[in-house]
Amino acid sequence: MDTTPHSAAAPATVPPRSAVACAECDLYPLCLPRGLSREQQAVFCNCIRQRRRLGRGEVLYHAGQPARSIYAVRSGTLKTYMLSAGGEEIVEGFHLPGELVGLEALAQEQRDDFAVALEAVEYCEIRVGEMLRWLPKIASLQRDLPAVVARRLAAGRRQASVHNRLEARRRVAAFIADLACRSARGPVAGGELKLGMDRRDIANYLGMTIETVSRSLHRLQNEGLLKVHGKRLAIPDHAVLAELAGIGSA
Amino acid sequence: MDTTPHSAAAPATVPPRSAVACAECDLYPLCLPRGLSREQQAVFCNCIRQRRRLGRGEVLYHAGQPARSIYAVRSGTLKTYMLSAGGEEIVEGFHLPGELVGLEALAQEQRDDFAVALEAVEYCEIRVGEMLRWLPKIASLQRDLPAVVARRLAAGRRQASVHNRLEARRRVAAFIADLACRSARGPVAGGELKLGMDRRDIANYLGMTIETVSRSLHRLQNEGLLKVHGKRLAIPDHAVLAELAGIGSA
DNA sequence: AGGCGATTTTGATCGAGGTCAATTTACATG
DNA sequence: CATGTAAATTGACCTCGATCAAAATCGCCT
Repeated sequence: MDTTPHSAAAPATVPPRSAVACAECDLYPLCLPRGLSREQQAVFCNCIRQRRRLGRGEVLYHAGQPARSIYAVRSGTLKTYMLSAGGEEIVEGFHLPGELVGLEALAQEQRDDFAVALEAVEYCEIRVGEMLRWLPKIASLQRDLPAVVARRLAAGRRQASVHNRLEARRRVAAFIADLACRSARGPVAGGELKLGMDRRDIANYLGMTIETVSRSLHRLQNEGLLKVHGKRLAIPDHAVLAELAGIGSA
Repeated sequence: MDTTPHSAAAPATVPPRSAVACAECDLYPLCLPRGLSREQQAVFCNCIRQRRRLGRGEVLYHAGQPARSIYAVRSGTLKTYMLSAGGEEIVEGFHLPGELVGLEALAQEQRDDFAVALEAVEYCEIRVGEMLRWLPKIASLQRDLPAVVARRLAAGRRQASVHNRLEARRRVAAFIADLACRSARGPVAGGELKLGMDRRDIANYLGMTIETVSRSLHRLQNEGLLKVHGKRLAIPDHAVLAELAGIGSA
């Protein structure tokens, strides 16, 4: 049942199995800026707090709190959301292992959103202040930091353009396909996918109601594109699902 | 009628009136990194091509083209859009004086979207390659560059969360209010606003049809929130409009 | 195992907005 | 000034998804 890639017999200094290896993390260029001497690496690590943990439902940060860090998910799932004027949750996104959360800390003094763990989460924390202090010393970081943020920006655009103007069923399909791609480092063979979030979260993310989410999943199942058992999904053919969502080959 | 701040008696070397002063530009921290000696400024300007122009309908860049520059609008309006699988325009945004376009160049080799001028446009071009070469020399730029990108990221999030889950009329109201805030450096006294884009562009931006845009504008006019004369709008009370859009005081 | 609360599913109804179509307005051109 | 074309408005109709309500299922706790 262990789906972790190449995890056997890690040296003692390297953190144990589970979670995502640093090399596969979005944060890689930040955590381990290239061209760093061994001593530099050691010092740079001062601005990283590794292997912190959250239990299900625990908050990583909340609106109003000073925004001093960027976080990298190593295992588990985070949800970030804002509150609308009416107090409704507007889910910004779900954040899987290898992904970054809280990049706004680079631009804002205070958080304007919330981040909570949907399940047990392991993460690294990078304190922005410290990192910025190191910036003048590390040329690769100077280039990678803007690039990382810009990549999120581009991804966000694509995402947003899809979310609007897609009929509910396709929107759900796109969501599942996207999630499958991002989790477990690409679509898993069997197509097994365990959702960390409940229907309400999905609805608040996609901008529709839980009923419509449920019905959409049901329809996708009837069409043979999906097997739904609560939060446990199976994706027979990932390509077909992606194509329905318009992420296919044109 | 001259609303440009502190513009009197500029030295001969400074570009003339019209357009946005550098100090009000999003790009300010990039164009004129702080703590630069006069000579450094001169050299840094090598990566900036100033005061370029586009006529109405001309393209700044298009998908597939190498992404080597970031652009700052100085006057006029740019539209950026992607093409959906079906060949439909998906408008990402409208870009007014003082705003940046094409930040994705920091992360991607190629453009995946299009940028065209909706009217005569004056802009500056920053060649990313050159800028990155200067990065190690300019500490302030090292900090400002990620911050600028992150600010856009945060703004995009807020935007997206509003765009979904708002009824058509409010969505249009939000669009107009936003545009009014951004243009002419904040809501102008009389509330006069000249739209650079046509109804189709607005529809493709907001994810609805031109008919619904038209009807929404009409309704907003009936309710006294707007005066519509083609592309010429008048906003009697900007606060009321913003409140309807949910950007009000809670 | 049993039972309770929360989540999810399913059903019935209604309305906002999409679609199709016709009309009017704006604008460029001879 | 007339005219032709594209943009914008207006109207009629219909569909998809929201809403309200009820039933079923899951997960958790003792």
